[in-house]
Amino acid sequence: MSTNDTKDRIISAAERLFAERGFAGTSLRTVTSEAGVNLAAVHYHFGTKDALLQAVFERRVAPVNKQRLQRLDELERHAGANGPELEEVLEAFLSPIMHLKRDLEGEGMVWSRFIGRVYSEPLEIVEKLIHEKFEEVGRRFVAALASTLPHLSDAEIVERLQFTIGVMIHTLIDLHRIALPGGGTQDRGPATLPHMIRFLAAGFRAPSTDDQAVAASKRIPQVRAS
Amino acid sequence: MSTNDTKDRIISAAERLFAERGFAGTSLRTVTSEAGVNLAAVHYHFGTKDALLQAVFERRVAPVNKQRLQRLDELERHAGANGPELEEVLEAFLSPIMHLKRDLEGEGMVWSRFIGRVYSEPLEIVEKLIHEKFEEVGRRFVAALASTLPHLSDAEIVERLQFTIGVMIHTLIDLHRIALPGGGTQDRGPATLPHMIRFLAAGFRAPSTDDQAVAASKRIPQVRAS
DNA sequence: GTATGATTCAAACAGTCGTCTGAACCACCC
DNA sequence: GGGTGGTTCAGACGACTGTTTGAATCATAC
Repeated sequence: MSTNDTKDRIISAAERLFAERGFAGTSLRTVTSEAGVNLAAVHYHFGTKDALLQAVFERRVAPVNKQRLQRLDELERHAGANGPELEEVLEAFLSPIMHLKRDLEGEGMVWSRFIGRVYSEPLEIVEKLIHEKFEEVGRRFVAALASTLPHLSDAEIVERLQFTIGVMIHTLIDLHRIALPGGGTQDRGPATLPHMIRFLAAGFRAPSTDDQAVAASKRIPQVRAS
Repeated sequence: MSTNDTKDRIISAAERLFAERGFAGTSLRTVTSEAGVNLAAVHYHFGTKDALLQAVFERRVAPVNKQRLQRLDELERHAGANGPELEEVLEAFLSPIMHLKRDLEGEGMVWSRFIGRVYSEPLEIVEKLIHEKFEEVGRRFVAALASTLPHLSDAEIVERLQFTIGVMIHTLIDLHRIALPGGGTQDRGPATLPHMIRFLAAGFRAPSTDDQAVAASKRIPQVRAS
């Protein structure tokens, strides 16, 4: 079927170009010429540019979120009385999207940049898409984290999960723009995920900042290096 | 002097609009009509749209970085034998940019979104600007963090500082797009900075992930909640 | 074969984009 | 006064934008 061929080629080209130049910075003519199809094919198959973005978005985000929930389900099934470990929950959340990067080999690197880029894009459609696609995932993981981290209030869990998303997005975009000595050039590749998890898990385990909770469990000693 | 008046009004309008709609999504005609000046004034004062972005960028980034370095200088002057605390270093890095948000009252919120947004924008100028404006800051803070965290290799310091920047950018953009229960609506405001610092400091103190270092100091016990 | 519906095509639509021009305006100095 | 240099102005430049059109082409079913 040549239909899906054209459709897929448009989506792939759009994914690649949106990742490189952003949504507003990419014209449909660039997309169609890169895909080797006619300009009008976009409007025949998708209707509008916004709908194309949505199609690009949904092609990969659905599998990622499905995998996240599957992993979490598995964790909760096989966990002991205390529930799953914090590191396991973080791994369930991060690894589906981080692994996509490697699994697709080339295409995946493009997509991870696309999602990171698009996430920062000031568009209503993006707002809507993210809201509806991540609602269940957000709810489930906040609950899982909350049961792993009873010393934190729900508001704190949410806040720290936002920090986690910040780290994730920034790692996905993978620009490492600030000139750090030795930074930006090397690609730590598959090791990045365990590094993220270790960093984030320690952050989640930090004492509560809620005034009440702080007053209650005055000063849990922190691990000091050296 | 009406010159600086026009120039400043253009910069302010551009800052506000870039923050809301991104660079590619904002036209010069929108900027000039919002600023109440003639379209050609942009090219008279700045030359090109790119140069305008640069001017917007530099107006605030220079003071922020200067403040960062001043704070770090002070810390290192008054520190004991062990050097400044990790939390103090993080505070020196984050608070100038996070406080701008409150200090400018309205304008500041706009700028913080601008910087967050622009940072994610796929433009060569942005690449160049960030590279040259943050080089010294990056170098100094990596060094300061390294002396505070002797258990980490330089590569790990850089990586974790990248995580920190991810948290910072995401907090600055302040969209909290993923639908989390109770997330996105409330504004924790001035409390956000201490929360970030606590989270990030714990992350930095997490054991090394370097294979050698891990082998050497096998398993530093982690603080467990509950 | 012809008819039918889906798909592709070149061409044009009305706007908007960043940029540039040349005249008008201004405050200031001689 | 006239002149000078910085600044603002309306208007236009060609190029590019997302979108639409109507005819041409294709595969399939009868």
